[in-house]
Amino acid sequence: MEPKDEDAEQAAGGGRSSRKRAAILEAATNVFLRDGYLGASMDEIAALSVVSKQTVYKHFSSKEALFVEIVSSMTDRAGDVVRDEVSELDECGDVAAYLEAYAYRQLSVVLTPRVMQLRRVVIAEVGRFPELAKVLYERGPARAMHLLAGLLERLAGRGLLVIDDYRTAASHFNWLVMAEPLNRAMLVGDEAIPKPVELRRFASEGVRVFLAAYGKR
Amino acid sequence: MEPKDEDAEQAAGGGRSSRKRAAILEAATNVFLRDGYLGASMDEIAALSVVSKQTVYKHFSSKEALFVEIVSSMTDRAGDVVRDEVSELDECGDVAAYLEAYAYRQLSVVLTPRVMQLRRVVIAEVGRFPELAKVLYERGPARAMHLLAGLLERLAGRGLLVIDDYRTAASHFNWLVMAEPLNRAMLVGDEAIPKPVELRRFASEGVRVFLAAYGKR
DNA sequence: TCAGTACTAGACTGATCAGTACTATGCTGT
DNA sequence: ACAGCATAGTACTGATCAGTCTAGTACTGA
Repeated sequence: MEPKDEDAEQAAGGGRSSRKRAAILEAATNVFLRDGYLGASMDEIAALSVVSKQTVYKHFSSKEALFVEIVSSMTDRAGDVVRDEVSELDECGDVAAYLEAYAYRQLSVVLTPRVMQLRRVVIAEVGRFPELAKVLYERGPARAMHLLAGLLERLAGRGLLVIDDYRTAASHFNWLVMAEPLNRAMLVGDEAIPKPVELRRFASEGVRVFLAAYGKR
Repeated sequence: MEPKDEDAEQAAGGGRSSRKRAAILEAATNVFLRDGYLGASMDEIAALSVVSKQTVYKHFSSKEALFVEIVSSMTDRAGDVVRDEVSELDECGDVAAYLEAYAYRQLSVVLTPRVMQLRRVVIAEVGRFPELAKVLYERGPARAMHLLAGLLERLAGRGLLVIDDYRTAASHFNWLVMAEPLNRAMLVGDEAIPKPVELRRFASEGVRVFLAAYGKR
């Protein structure tokens, strides 16, 4: 009989092998995010997965491979969330309200302990895994700003904004809104992640300044 | 005889002990910045210092202590550079030119391989050395924005700017100018550090948007 | 039911590393 | 020139860790 119901017990369906693999990925994610690449121990990952070390190496050829796998998949997932969130917003008449909603969603996605810790771990390994960090940049900030540039272009096309360089404008918007809380939390720690009401403020203040420069005159 | 000329040979004057200490600090700085805290080896630091391991431990009680010493002193030095650079600017009539010069100096100080690598290493160790990261934030971005807020307040007092919250305005200025190149270079690597002419562009574009929101109407 | 595969448990290798111990040697101030 | 301290050199401890090996055990699919 095909396995149909056992995926209700664990996140991943499939056979025993898939379940083990999923357990390893989950445990490894926690350990790598907590301890970084060098600080993480394969023994601990195996123990937390409730899996033998041999099984870990059956699924992932090395510590490096496991790390790359985890960072890549987290990066993709986070990037997709941003994209999906964006398409849910409807572009009604009020540009300021629209941009504020956009900004708030971005902040909500990025200013999360997991995402912050992922950023820290990847930044830590820029020297060891340069490609990984580049991918995170591409799928993260770069992708978000690319989407944003398209969005701004549409708004400008409807005469709601006045922009000559969409990429610069997207960057200005993005960082007006996110840079302060992001950079603070990166260094001060996750307890410095603002509460939702504060995120609203960052969003509205950022949008205010953005519209002063790029709004319809 | 008092040692008077031998500090021309090495950075630090004083006796043999001081020279050894300085050599250790220099080598350790390079190694920690290159390999991070966990990746750095005390044996290599001793070898590069041309010093015995015992001597390293005579001067610094542990790897932790050495790391803290190095990060702290680098942080202080970089922070002081920012402050000194600021006071050199004269506040002539042209606000835009003045702010652009300010922005450019900030960019020039921060977008440096050493400073970027320091940021990466400290961010990597937020979990292990939370205080160190907080200190870097205080002496770095927070200090710069505090200075900037005072500067903006003076300009506003002379009727050249219209600002209600100086700290928010300082943050907006700071990140409009620095966030894009800083965040990109953090992830993409030091080869993404912009050339001076590009830094000028970041400065002028940032100032343009800033003045649109906070300039005299 | 049975064959083949995945998994377990734990020992093991080889290497690295922080920190210490110890002896011999150089330097420095007086 | 001499006493005293800093340093060199090097070996050592104890611990950790990535990755392998082996032999036995559970699971799965036909």
